Amino acid sequence: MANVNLKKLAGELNLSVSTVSKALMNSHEISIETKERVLSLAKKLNYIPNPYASSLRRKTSKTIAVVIPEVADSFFSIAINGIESVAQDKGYHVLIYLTHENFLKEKAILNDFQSGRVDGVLMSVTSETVDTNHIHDLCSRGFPVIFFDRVCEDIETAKITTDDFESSYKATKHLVDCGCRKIAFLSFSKSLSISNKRMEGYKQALADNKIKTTEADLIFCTNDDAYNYTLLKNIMAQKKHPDGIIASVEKLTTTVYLVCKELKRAVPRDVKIVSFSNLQSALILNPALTTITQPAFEMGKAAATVLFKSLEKSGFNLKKEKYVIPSTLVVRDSTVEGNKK
Amino acid sequence: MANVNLKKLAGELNLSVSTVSKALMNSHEISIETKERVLSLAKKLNYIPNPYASSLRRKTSKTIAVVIPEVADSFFSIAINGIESVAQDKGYHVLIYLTHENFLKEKAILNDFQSGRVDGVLMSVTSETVDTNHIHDLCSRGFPVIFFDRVCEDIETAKITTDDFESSYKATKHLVDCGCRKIAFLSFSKSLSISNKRMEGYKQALADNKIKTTEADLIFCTNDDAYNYTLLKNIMAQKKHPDGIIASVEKLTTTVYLVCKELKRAVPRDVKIVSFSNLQSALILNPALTTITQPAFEMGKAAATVLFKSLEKSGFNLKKEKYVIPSTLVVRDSTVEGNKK
DNA sequence: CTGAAAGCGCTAACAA
DNA sequence: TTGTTAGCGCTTTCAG
Repeated sequence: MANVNLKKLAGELNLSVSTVSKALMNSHEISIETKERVLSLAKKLNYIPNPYASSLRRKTSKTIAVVIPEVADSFFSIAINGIESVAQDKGYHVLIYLTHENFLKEKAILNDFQSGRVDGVLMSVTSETVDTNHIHDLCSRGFPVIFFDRVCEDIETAKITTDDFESSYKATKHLVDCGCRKIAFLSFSKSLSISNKRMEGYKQALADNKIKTTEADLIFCTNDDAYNYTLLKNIMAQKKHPDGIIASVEKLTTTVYLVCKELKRAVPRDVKIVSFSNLQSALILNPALTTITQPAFEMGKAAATVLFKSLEKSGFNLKKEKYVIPSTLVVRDSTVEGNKK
Repeated sequence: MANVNLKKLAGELNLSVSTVSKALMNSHEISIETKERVLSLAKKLNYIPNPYASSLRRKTSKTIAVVIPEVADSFFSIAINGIESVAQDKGYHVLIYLTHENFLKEKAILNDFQSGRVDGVLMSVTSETVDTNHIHDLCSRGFPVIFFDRVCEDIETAKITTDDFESSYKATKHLVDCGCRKIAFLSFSKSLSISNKRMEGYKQALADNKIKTTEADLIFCTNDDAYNYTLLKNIMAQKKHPDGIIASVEKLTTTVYLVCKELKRAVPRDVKIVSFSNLQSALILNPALTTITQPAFEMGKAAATVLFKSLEKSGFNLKKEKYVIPSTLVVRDSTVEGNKK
């Protein structure tokens, strides 16, 4: 592909390859005039360095990896924007890998990083990830791993999260304040730390308000929309159905709404709904959805920023880098009828 | 990073580097036993080849690039899933680049591809792209460029699109059939071929139904939501406001809904709305949104598939690869009151 | 069937 | 200030 290389430039200029190389790196060893000659010819011939030769030599790739479960979810989409914006700024390239919530895929992907393909990774683990050896391996080799959103508690490294416990507490409290006394919590995974924190926030809020929690109010959904639909329908069809629902995962919102519609459960009168969601369309839903909005862009940006810091300073200690960026409860019609905004 | 390399393996096995290399590539030149010895040691030591050394030598990178305007849009998110699924299958890596609708960024990104960093690119151009020299340059060097969704008409290469003209025609016809006589068309760009095709479909449908088009019914929005909001508000505030709206871009939907809400224009009674959108939440909007749903996943998959075909067969002619995957009009409440589903 | 050697394009000691 | 040289780790002739 690339036709013009250092050798060619050197030939045309009657200089050595190394001189040209140094000139292009703006080394102080090289005279101004030589630099100018080199630069101008390089521009004229549209010289573009071969990144692989350079990576091979330098042992760094100017490339980072983003490993996430899915991208068809507004959180990760927005997070990617945050990541990419700082990567582009720093002149880094971004490889993207989707695990589709598959642990083995995650493992294979991370394993490949031992090759030196990337200088670091930003990741959100799959919902299946309990064994964390594959991540531990990387970390122990000094390879920078930054978790964002879905972290592994047992691995000591940089973590960018949102205040999952607190925001879930706040959401639950909000439902209680709105008069709910039987609040269901929709979850997706029993192992994900993020799910558990949200669940804990929910439980704590109920406890603090002297509301009894039943195990039956914890509803575990799956990746299968049809299954979730039936599950929720059965629950909402009961006489004593929940009067409040917290969907701890964005994609469950649609199902909840559809079930309520089918069963003619009026929202917010019969049941009030809050969702962890970054959907821009939340406010034009029927009814407008009360959300806990995560700082997706900021989290992506923060994760990338931490990574680049550690890449720039060799002694940088990732273990101390913990950022908790708060989510926002945005109250809309799905919990408070005729709510402004 | 990578500590164990060919040399190390060769040393341990008392073989030459080249023999080990061939064994790992499963060359027929190597005896079965040697292959087994090599393979087993490689596995034992967790040998992972250095991709950059290999790329440098082979002049291919097993990496492709995806260049798109944005990712916080359901179309591109889903398309990425399609692309990634086939790339992972083929053992390729995916670099992602966002142009943010910025032509100069697009140009810089593509220019870098002359370095051999990637073996091919799947792209959707920015809305600013009129000068196409940067793309032409790549193509003329035999570098595989595949367009999807937002294509450049003047460049002869593989193109994966949806039936923009026809689906827009269908949508417009649908509005006419619902009784609309003054239909506004919301567009985003005057230069994008995809926008123009959609606009042509709209115009043709109106013409075929003997409805006069006014230039005033073509509404050009921008990236600035606040601007779009005021623009639409002014239009919808008029006595003779449109009784039908086609949003040719997903992100305009929210604005349209909000304006109608604020002005108390009842949907679909006062005004009917259709949107080009892949939002999963369309059916729980207020009211449920009639959409033209693009085959985002399929388009991404098709684009990647074509690229890999051309990468696998050297004589493959990209110019002949044109795929048009149809979109679907899904009628919901925003055009037909009390519509099922 | 195996090995020696050259070289992909670049960087970085070290010399001059 | 510039040039010489030796690799980075891998693939690929070409010899043995």
